[in-house]
Amino acid sequence: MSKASDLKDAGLKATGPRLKILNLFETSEQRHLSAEDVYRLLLDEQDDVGLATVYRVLTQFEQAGLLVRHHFESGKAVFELNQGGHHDHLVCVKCGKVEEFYDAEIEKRQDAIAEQHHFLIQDHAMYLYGVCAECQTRLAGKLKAR
Amino acid sequence: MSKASDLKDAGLKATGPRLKILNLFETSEQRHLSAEDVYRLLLDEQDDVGLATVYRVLTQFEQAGLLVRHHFESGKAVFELNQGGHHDHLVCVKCGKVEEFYDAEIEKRQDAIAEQHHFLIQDHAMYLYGVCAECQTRLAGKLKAR
DNA sequence: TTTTGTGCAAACTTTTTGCAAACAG
DNA sequence: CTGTTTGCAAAAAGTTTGCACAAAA
Repeated sequence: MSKASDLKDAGLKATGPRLKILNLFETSEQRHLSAEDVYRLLLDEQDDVGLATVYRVLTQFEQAGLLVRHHFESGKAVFELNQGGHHDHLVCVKCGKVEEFYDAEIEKRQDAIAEQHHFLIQDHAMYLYGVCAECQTRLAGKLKAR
Repeated sequence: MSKASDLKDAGLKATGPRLKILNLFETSEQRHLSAEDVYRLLLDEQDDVGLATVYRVLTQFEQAGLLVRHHFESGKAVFELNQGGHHDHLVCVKCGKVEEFYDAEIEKRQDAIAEQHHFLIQDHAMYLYGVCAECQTRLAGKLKAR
């Protein structure tokens, strides 16, 4: 029942939709899910939850600190489980794959810069957009084919 | 006529709307403008350009490399003039103010990380979200006032 | 029972698209 | 003149909200 108490700690009742959504993030292959992704995955496993509820729950979870919201370049928000350890993201602009990394030196420099600018930092959000190894080879193949 | 030739170099005809929009970015106080911002600013100076045209032109300019598109956390895209020199952004989550910075050490680490992950990097996009100095004092005042 | 949460449909915001008229080269 | 570009209105896409009903404590 750790999930139910996670929710109670956040001041949220342990309802069906909330438990299902939390469970999804804990068990899904992909760490990064959009509202639409969550909605579809739940439909697939016959757990019908309204799309509006998905949006509401995701926002509540973000406010409760259970999830972190990101705005990659796609125009839609994606969420991932907040497991404490901060990290940054490498995002493939071709296939959408996300790889995570952490670099202490970068974090240190970020803090120094925020201080210089008198910014009270809330989110060290770094996204490196590029083309992943797989897409590079795939695209190279396509070029040669012409 | 440098603007007109900038456009021609990009394979775009030098039309009224395009020249006005490019000019706006070159003369505006704020470096970072959303489509809506551009639309309103042009209306203010009696230069009527349809909103759809603003969107189309901004996208064309981005593809031509004249502008850079960012997705801050606001849900709307903002654009800035591409002046070659790469930099990162400190974004105030309270007032939306954007400050720019550049840190060679961070760039170096980013390149190293991209290489480790076999990513072909396209955009070193770093956004530090926080609260700017002004908003910190403003919010502190508000708290005391209660 | 009383508060809180859910589903649905409708509204809203940002961005895109189809098409006829206007414009640049 | 001929292909591009524009403006408008309509449509998409993502997200939020109002409200009656359902579920949790």
